[in-house]
Amino acid sequence: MEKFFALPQIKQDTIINAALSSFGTNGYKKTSVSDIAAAAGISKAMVFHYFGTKKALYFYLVNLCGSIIMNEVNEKFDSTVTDFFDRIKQSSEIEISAMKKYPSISLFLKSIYFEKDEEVKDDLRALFEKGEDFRNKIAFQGMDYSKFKEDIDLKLFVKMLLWLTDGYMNQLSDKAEIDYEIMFKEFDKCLNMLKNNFYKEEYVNPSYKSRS
Amino acid sequence: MEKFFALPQIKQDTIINAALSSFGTNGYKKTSVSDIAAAAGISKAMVFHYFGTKKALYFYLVNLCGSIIMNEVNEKFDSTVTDFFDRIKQSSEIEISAMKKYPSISLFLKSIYFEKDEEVKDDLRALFEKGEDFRNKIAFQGMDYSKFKEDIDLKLFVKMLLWLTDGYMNQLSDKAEIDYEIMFKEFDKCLNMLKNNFYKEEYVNPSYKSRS
DNA sequence: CTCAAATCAACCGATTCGGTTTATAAAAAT
DNA sequence: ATTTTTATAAACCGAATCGGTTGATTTGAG
Repeated sequence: MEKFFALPQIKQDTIINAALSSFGTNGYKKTSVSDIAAAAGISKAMVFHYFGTKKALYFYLVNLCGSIIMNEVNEKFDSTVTDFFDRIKQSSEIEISAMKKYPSISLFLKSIYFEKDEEVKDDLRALFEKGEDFRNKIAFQGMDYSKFKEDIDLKLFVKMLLWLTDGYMNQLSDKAEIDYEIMFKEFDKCLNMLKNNFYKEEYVNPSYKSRS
Repeated sequence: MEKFFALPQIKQDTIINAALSSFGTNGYKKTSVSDIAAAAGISKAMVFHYFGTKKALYFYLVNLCGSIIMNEVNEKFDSTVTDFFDRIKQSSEIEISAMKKYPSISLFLKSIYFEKDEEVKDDLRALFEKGEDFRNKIAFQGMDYSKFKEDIDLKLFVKMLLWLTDGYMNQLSDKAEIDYEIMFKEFDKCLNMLKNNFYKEEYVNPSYKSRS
């Protein structure tokens, strides 16, 4: 794989994006090396020249995405933030900045989570276990729920936010060309709207009440 | 296709579900007739025996789903309902009852909307145009937005609900075995929670304020 | 028992698969 | 200037799979 790393970064990224998107949409088995080569604008032979086998490419991507997310979390995640919505914003920011580099990273990560092909399933499971407690760090624990209005069903609210973020991230994945800043601002406004209507009045941003 | 219709309904449904799920997850080109046959527990030859060609099967499914949704809408849609949340509940009910019959129908409909294969793309586009004004009937028009609190950004709220329902429907599609009633009740509770916090106080269900 | 319909395993030629070899042309090294 | 190396893609490999067919077997009704 030294051959691949010797490429200029921009070409590496082109190939990585092509592969992430192909594997992400069609899974391991149904993605052919020709698909990836075509999407990257190179010949199939080059893919083998760079990565040796389809499987090697696949797991290179898996590990790459793993470390990208890990770095992003280490850099942006702040466990001292206990506000529910701020924590969600953090997670969203983490995902957005990962997608700025590799737009299909979410699609790909979701796909490996559901991957069922025998040739890669077991190795994937092994990697998942390794990252399990890592994920728990950014989950909804140690969080301050006391700011919510008394009558809110918190379990239901969390479930709703899971649906919401999933739908939001889905829309990010679908679009070919996205202005991430605009999308993120919209999501941010959405979280603020929820906060302003589900938090006790003493916790909502005072400037909100005088909004248009 | 008389051969297919001569089958007992339960076997027809098994095959339809297998095909909807296969096409829905892998698209037209990447879905092989063997995939569908295996998922349906029959031999590949039978699929050809019943449908003649892969393409014929595909468009049988497209039209079937179209008429299922159309029937469901004609039966359940009530344009006199102007309450925003009640209208959403209606749409959700329509989709749920379609999924009760064919669990992968949402997945499939979504997939044909993004289908890009040359062999089927054009015929699909032609069908989409036909159903365009039909879809507008259940869209968010002629609806009563006056019950919302004055300070709510309605455009943003609608966008949020789009994300929410997308995420919700996604979860429905993922699961293998689902209790639709439970899922729907949860979504319904979620909508009520939103209503109670985004509608002016005089419009929220009085019983809500004394909830646990 | 008969006969036709239902069903599937085996098969067809064509295509595509993962992967290799070869041809070519530019770049680097001599 | 000439050799050598490197980057690249086209052409190719055997194996697998594709959409689709066929022949043989099973099944079920008369």
